[in-house]
Amino acid sequence: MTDQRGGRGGQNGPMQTETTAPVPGEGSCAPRRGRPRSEAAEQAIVASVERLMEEGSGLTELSIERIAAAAGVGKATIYRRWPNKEALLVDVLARLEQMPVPPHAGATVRDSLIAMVDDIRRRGLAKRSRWVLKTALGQLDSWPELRVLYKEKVIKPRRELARQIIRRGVEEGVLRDDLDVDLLTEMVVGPILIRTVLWEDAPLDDEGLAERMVDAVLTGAGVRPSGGESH
Amino acid sequence: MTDQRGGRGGQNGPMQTETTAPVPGEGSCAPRRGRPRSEAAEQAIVASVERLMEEGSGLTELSIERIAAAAGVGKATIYRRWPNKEALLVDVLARLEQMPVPPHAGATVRDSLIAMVDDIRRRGLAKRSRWVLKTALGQLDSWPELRVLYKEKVIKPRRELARQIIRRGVEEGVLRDDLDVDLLTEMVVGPILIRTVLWEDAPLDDEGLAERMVDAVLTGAGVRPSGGESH
DNA sequence: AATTTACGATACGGACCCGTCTCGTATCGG
DNA sequence: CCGATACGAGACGGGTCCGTATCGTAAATT
Repeated sequence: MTDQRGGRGGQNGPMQTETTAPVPGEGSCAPRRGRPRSEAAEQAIVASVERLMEEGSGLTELSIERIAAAAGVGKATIYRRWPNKEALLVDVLARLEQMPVPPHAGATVRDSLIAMVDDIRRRGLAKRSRWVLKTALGQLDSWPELRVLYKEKVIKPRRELARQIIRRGVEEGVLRDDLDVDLLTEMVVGPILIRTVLWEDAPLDDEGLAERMVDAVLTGAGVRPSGGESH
Repeated sequence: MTDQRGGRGGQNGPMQTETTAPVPGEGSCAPRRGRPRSEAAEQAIVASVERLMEEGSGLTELSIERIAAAAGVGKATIYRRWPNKEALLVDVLARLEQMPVPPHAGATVRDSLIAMVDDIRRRGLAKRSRWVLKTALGQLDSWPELRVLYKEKVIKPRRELARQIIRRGVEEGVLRDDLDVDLLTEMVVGPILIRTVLWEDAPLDDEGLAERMVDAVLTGAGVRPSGGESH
């Protein structure tokens, strides 16, 4: 059991590399002697992975051999930079989904919520993000390292951001204080995520969607005793 | 391109079988001559697939070879019933997720909504359903037949049920009529699905969760001008 | 009993893959 | 110029898998 992928997992091989990119602090240490690594090759590799993702390849289709071919690169050139397939994908995912966590943006809590929902909507329009999210949910389940990384790098900070905004809303008296913060978060984030992840045919290119969703959640789905306006 | 799985896709081979199960109308046609198919073997195969799913195997780990071994069955016994791996998994999924669409259940619209949300919650507790949902979202993307089947057999009827309930709610004046039916559906279903699919560590064993969620969505996340109760 | 079909096991060819290694060539420092 | 390292291409051994075929055996019909 725990057979997983077939990947060995250990740092064997040469691999004194640091991958050039992910450890920025290594910088000037040793301007090594021979021919330098080709920056172009590295970018071609990463770009090919991203392109293959966009084209809908499953996790299995993302083989080193395919990636190398797509990038016009020898397999050795990949293995010189990453110890194995897992590391490559983890790296690509990390830089793909690295949090540019949208700044709180809104002055109002409502504006912040709208900004957050709209960020999710816009991400849903990007095929790569969709791929990552859906694959992360599915196949990645049997791939602990990648799953943990994804949760740590993408889900958790976003969830934390959401909670902060919502906590602020509760403190300011804009959001109900008789509900769990988690429940409130789910109420706000749930609708757009459903549309993003689950119902692929649902339209996402509606600019005003986020605003309508947030307002609807704030106001409630039920009929209100007397009329109400939100802004 | 469109290489996909490696599966050939065509109905080659013997395959006069009808799989015994999925085409129920074939019944008594020919009480064939030799030794009859072992019902036990068939059940063992299906059970093994389900068990492997529950244990978290990815789509790739669900190989015919593994399934046969897990079921204590020869590969030929599988191929005598299903033409290929795809057909087997489609079949298992179909009978696993076949709609026992929970009857409308509630007299009130609110009760119906709660029943629906609670059904999702309970399904989220079943590992198999979780596997199917998450795998369907992820890896199944590059597997058209299975994806279509899943959408047709699971997602669509549930979505339709939700819309019916919600439409009834709008007609009865319980739900706002100034919102899209789809938006209302997402508001109701989104929160529980988020918790089911996305945040795996979130607890689902709270019996009153569905009720609280529905009420929260009905009442709204925002603070109401005057106090309000729903029931 | 003879025939027919299913059974579990397992061998097979073909395909893909991983990660290493070897080519011949290019590009760097010294 | 020379040693060192990188490059693309691809061979290689070892592995898993698919779907078929072949064992000897078991359970039905005729």
